[in-house]
Amino acid sequence: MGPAVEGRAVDKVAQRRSELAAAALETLAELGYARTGLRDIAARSEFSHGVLHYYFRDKVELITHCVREYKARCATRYDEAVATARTAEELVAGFLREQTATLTGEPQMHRLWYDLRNQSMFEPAFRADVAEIDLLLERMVWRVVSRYAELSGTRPRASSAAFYAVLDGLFQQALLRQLAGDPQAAPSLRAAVQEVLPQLVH
Amino acid sequence: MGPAVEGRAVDKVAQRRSELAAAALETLAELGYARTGLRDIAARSEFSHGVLHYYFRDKVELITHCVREYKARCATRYDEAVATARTAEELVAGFLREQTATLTGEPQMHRLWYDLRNQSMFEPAFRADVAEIDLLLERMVWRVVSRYAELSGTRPRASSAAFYAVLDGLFQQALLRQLAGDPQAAPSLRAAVQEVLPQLVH
DNA sequence: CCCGTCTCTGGACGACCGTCAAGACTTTCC
DNA sequence: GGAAAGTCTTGACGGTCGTCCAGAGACGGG
Repeated sequence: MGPAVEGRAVDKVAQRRSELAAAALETLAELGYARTGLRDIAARSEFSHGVLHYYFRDKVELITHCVREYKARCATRYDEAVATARTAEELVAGFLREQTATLTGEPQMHRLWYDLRNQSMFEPAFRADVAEIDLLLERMVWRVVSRYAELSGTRPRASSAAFYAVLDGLFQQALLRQLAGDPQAAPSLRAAVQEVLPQLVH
Repeated sequence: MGPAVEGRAVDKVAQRRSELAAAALETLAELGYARTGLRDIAARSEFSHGVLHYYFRDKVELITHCVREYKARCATRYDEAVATARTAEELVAGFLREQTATLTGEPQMHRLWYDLRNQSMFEPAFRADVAEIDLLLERMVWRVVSRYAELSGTRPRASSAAFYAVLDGLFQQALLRQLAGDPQAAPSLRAAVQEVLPQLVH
């Protein structure tokens, strides 16, 4: 029979799945989707490669599960800045601080996100999850933008989707430069955001 | 010895390399980097897989050569619209027409570009070429934007890099939706560009 | 204590990967 | 026409991939 589908053991199984998913995320972030094998993932965990098929049907289900766990962490990154800022300038400062921190602090996690989002352009199995996360991120950006407009007594001049696409484009270019070793990546991103954002909210 | 490095045969070799590079591009666009093997590429050409190592040292050189040929086609896409437009509105219309046409007409080629650009985040061997193409595209966008400003008697309100990142972000989101089968992808992109651009040039 | 269930290991499978080399075929030149 | 150079095919190599499975070990209830 399969893993303990009934009884209290369910959460034990869920925990193991999380554990393996974490190892998978770590591996994917380091190697990228194209170069990550199940044995690489198992090597980052404390188990052997066979166990992956005990907790996941196949590779797609494993990666899908990874992505689902990843989303939960991402989509609240700027919420504290939104909640505590008392002026528009404070909000922008908080947003930029957080954005810069993630750019320089965990660039690998972000290149993984872009990698997986790209894979969804080729692999339909990833599309639903990717679209869901993208929507979560869009809403997160929108919370920042609409609060910014509120604090500065103005209105957003573009749709939620447009704001997300714009900021994501800026971040992606910065990430490319950051990973190429350009020390100006973070400052340039800050400058670009401060340049662009106020013009789209006035 | 290797292929005819001397004499007139050089262009024959270059032509063959182009032929194989075209097959490689076609394959990569269809399958994505992660799923493309040399045998898949050879199957799209009229040759067998062994010949690839006769014209290219290894897989990296082949793909690098592909990307280099790809760039030549990309970076002049909007130049005609820039040259012929007599008003700002005409220019935007021409730009949007061209952008929509490539979004719906060759989405596979574009997902390939994003795929390869993403690979450069993991694989340093691709970084130089990707950065070079990105710069070419940035300049192409800048030609459009600065001409637009000129025609409308205004000034661009952000850097060349920022404009490129913004428009690229909008296009990438549209491409994701297009490939997911969303019929609103193209209209939404047009709307977003018309919304955002004038505010960054005024 | 034994037995059934859950968990995990480690090896084996067929397929596919990039690479290479031996040789067949074609072209060129003396 | 024969030799040399250029071009392409074919098959093999070591390796890695996702997947599967037989069985060892751990664990808990009778």
